[in-house]
Amino acid sequence: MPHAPDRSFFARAPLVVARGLLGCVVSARGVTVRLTEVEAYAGPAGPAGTADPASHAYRGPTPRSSVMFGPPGRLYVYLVYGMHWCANVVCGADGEAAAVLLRAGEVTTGAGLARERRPAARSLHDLARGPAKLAGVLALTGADTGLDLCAPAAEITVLAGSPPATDVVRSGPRVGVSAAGDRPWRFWLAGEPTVSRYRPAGRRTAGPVVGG
DNA sequence: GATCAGATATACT
DNA sequence: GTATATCTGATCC
Repeated sequence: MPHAPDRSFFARAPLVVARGLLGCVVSARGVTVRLTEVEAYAGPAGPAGTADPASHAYRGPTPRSSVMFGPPGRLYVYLVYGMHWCANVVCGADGEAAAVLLRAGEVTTGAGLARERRPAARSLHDLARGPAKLAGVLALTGADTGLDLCAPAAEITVLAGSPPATDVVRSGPRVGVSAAGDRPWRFWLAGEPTVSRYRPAGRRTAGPVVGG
């Protein structure tokens, strides 16, 4: 049984942290989720050409992304498409600005509460099948950005679960990422019904009305 | 399954 | 001022 993720766990490279998070459980506000799908985002530093253009940290710190440039083990929750919250955990060295997006998981406890938070879910497996759904069942919002998961009495915690067998860990391109979409930095557990359906970055808007 | 509408913070010009 | 966004839910096959 591996020890629970602590500061040194999150201080490692995003790809390592991402793989290590599979099978871990996240508990927040009465709901516990076992992670089945995550994605890694690299920081802007590194050899030329290796920076991650898909990361919010790519162009350096901004008011939104500044927490990524701080110490690892903290939450970065941001609003996407004007309506959905997505939760990341800052990882890598202090200042490296890498992160891991929590994409999907299986609700293991607090399913009733999770259903209240996500009435649109059509099955138990759908409760946290997707990054905004996962953030939803855990009731995470931008107000939780900066929260330290490694604090002694953290309101939100990450603990090691039963580690997945290595042969069920899969990797592939990230979802909804147009830049560097070819990097196989998405990790998931094969056979888990809670893993979100892969959808390449594609049409984002309907565009303006043409003609008339 | 495939396609489309949705609502706003954020970052860039 | 304008374009974009680490997506979801509803609807139509």
